[in-house]
Amino acid sequence: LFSWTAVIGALLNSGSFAPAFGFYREMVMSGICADHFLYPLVLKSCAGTRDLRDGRRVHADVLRSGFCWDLVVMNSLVDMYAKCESLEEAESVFGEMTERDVVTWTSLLAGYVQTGYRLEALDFFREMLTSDVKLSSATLAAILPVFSDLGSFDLARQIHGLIVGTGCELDKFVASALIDMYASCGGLGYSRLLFNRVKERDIVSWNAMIKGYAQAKLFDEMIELLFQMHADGMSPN
RNA sequence: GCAGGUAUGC
Repeated sequence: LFSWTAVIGALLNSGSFAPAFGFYREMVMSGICADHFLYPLVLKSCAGTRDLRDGRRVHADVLRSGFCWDLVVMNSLVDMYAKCESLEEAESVFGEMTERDVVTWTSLLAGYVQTGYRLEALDFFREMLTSDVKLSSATLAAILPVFSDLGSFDLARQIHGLIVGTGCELDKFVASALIDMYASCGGLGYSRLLFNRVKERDIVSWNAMIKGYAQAKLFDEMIELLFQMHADGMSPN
């Protein structure tokens, strides 16, 4: 079982979701049962391939093998259903869970956002604020694209204020989402100020800033940034 | 950085 887990984990790390699931099938056919460490990996492979049928089969396997007590396994189920755009099933698992953490909430939140249910996402985010889960940088990075879509500078200022209070403002995931949000809400200057303050810039923060200048047709600034990116040892993708 | 497992940004 350790060997199967190692192989499936390695495949997932290289993004090979379908082959990873293939190994799980072989493992099951050879009569070995998964444990609570393997199920999250298998569910991640279903989420990666967006294969709802396989995901439901694994869900049944989880129930049969009695690993519902494990929070990580349950979180992986919520994430799998959310990524497969079966939000009803994701909600149903979420609703039946007796224990939830910030990952549980963020998985479902991200599901609403990625499926385009913005209002549900905002409602759910408000619910999160009144619950006693502590928001993580992943939670914030997940909800911010909704504010990019809304395009309201006032709302952008408000959510930014909330984020400053969490201390996650300069997290690279949150920061690049904020840069994109301001660029989409008519606050490109705020994007740049934030960009300048981010220490660990990665390819995504650069792209967010470059995209902002491109959309505003500020091509001189954009080109300058491309050169600066090169000088910092990053190459455009 | 990793220490067999889950969520997040252009």
